[in-house]
Amino acid sequence: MDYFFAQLEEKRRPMASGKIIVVCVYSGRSADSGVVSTVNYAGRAVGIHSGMPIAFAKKRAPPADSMFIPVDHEYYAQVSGQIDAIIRKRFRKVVQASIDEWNIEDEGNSAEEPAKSPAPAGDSGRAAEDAISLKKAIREELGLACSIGVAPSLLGAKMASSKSKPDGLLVLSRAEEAKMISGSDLEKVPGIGPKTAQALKEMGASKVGDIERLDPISLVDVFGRKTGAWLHDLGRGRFDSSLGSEKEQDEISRIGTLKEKTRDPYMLLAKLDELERDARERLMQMKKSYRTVSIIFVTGDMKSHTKSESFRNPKGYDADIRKEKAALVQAFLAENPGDVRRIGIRFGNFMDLGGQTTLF
DNA sequence: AATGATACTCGGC
DNA sequence: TTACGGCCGAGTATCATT
Repeated sequence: MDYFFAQLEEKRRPMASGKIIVVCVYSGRSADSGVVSTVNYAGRAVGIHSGMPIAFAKKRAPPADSMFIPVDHEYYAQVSGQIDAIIRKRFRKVVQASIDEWNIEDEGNSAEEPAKSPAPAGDSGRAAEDAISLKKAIREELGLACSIGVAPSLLGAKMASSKSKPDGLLVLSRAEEAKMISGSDLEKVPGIGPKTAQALKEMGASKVGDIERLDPISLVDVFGRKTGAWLHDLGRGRFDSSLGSEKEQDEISRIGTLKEKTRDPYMLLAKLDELERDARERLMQMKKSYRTVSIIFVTGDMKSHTKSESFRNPKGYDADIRKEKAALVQAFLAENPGDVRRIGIRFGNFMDLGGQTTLF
């Protein structure tokens, strides 16, 4: 979806038409503290982008022409579900990749006609038609704009979609896909962020194709076995073309910003309780029990730290872990001198609840 | 020494 | 001049067990 959160806010507020829409995560520390989640294209045109401090964005947006709106995740998730339903009505192999992104394998088999034999691989004509029709359905049923990339591999399709934004469609042949990827800037590849791009530049690559000339041993040395091998393959034009499968979530966390920096254990534990209630609700919905609990601390210098403990037996959403939490907070404070700015809790190492739980 | 579990950091989105 | 969220999984270091 294009600028998803901002597009939805734009759409449900008639007043917003033509304005800069900035969807914000307010931290509550002070009136404007927090960061930009998503911004529409009018805002991008004046240099506002995701992750930017709200105060910074305000300097670039004339008040009369802009709206700063707090995120409403629940609403976005609801619309996301509607989009998901539209997509699954038309395709069999679908993986929802995030709240606003779907990966589809289009073999030429739509859900209504599963008996039809698959189109030959590389039948991009058929896929292009299916993409146009999907865009139209999302536009007509929900009034929303999206962009679709069609290519032989998932990576190529993702990048084609990004390139075609907004409200775009880009269809690539195998040769076009290879050319686009090898000539692409490093940070445009999903999975390569600023850190990885910077490190690759220091090793002498500026485009994806340049990675081919880097020594695989150094790649593994700098990025580790898995990422190093992935980069090496990427540089040589080899990348996974399959869709993969939907994977289960294996952690649930909630983190929040404290009104004021502190190292008072009571303040920290009070904030933790609030976050924990939310996280536990989620555990209950998802019918998960956990074996590991972690406390996340972000200190004044924005560095993050964690303390965690695993239990021998899984705990349900209603288990009492006050003692463990207090001990983890205590242990952190004993090791770290500074103030805590943000704190969070994370449950992981899940086991499904329900079904057989009684053997031991 | 090999294998598995746990604790923790990094960094992508 | 500064300003700064909330997730999650991947990856690695370290510890425990065999």
